[in-house]
Amino acid sequence: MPTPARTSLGEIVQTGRRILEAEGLDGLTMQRVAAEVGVRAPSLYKHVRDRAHLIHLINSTVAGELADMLEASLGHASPAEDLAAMADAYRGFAHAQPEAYRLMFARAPESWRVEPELGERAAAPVLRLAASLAGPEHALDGARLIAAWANGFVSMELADTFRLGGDLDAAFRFGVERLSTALVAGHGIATPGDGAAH
Amino acid sequence: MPTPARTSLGEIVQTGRRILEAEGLDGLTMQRVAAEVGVRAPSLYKHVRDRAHLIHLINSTVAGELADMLEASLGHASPAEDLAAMADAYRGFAHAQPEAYRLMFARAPESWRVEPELGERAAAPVLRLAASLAGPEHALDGARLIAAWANGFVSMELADTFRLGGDLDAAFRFGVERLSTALVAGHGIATPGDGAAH
DNA sequence: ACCTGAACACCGTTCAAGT
DNA sequence: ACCTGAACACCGTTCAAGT
Repeated sequence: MPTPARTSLGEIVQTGRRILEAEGLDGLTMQRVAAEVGVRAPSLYKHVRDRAHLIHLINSTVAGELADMLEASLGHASPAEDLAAMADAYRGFAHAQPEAYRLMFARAPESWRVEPELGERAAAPVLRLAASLAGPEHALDGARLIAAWANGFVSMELADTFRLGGDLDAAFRFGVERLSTALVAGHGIATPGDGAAH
Repeated sequence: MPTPARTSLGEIVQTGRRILEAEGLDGLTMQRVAAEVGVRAPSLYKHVRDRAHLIHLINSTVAGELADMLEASLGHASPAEDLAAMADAYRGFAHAQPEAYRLMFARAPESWRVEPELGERAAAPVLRLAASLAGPEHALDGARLIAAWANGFVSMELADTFRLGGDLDAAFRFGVERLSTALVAGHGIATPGDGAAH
């Protein structure tokens, strides 16, 4: 006799995300998720192919929210302000859910990965911003400079790799400001010794 | 009757490192290391406290080599050349042993961590370089800008997060050049709008 | 003094059997 | 049609017993 499902994919993903954030990736076991959802571990496989699939779904949820947030951070009076706003939004996002952020950029088996379109959606606002800062011909390189710095800074911060004291907020602002000038140099304003100026 | 040890800490760490690089962190099991070293898993615990300790020892070995390499990359005619050389050395190091590199900066239980002094030894050349580029008063912020960018770039590259095509080597050079100018701006050369210049 | 098999407490995953 | 216990193949780790 058919019995109604006692849980759902949505509940499983949401619960998985909460466990991930509270206990870290190692704490995200199928048994833990099952228990929290009121079911035994084997039942999860009715909704999810395997643990890798669950992780993939969590990653996709988080990446979607990140893309939304990056998009929303644009639209200020100047590109420099957009950069500052986007950087702050990015950092805040990572701080609000450090485990999920880490997971998104971690050593990732293919099966954990987010769909390429989702990655492109998150990349788009960064590309747009980089183009307005450094000119369209440097949009991709510029976006990679911004993304590498922001991701590296936040990752090292979360991993507690910055161990020499000092003010991390100030270091972050320093980065934003110098990147701003670095990207704008060569775009309109000619700088001594910058061969790429035009 | 006392029997001679059939393996050694050195052999265990070296073997562990080889397995890590070949099979990834998940492949680095105590059983695998034991088998490769010609012993059963429980015997490893004569030399190593637990798996976390083995990982810590591998991390320390790698971090030591990285520190050596960063130190050796300095000493060119100009700070800009030093930055380019150090960045290339860093990236080459990561490419030569991607799994070990990832592990060093990964979500790390306290017990995996490298000793603070080792981290400081690796940081020292970067600080020295940043001071010569941006002036001593911006050494720490500058070093963090460089380190965040380099680590972010290499991590994203290794994680295959740069998925929009283009030339990654060129993107890396772009980063080096723009960071160079960004750090030097405000140091000696006054730049319009840079209030920190003196 | 080192090494081992056996055991324990965990995993993820499969599957036949219940309802 | 969903859920379950039991089972399988793995882990890391401990420990008493071998040599």
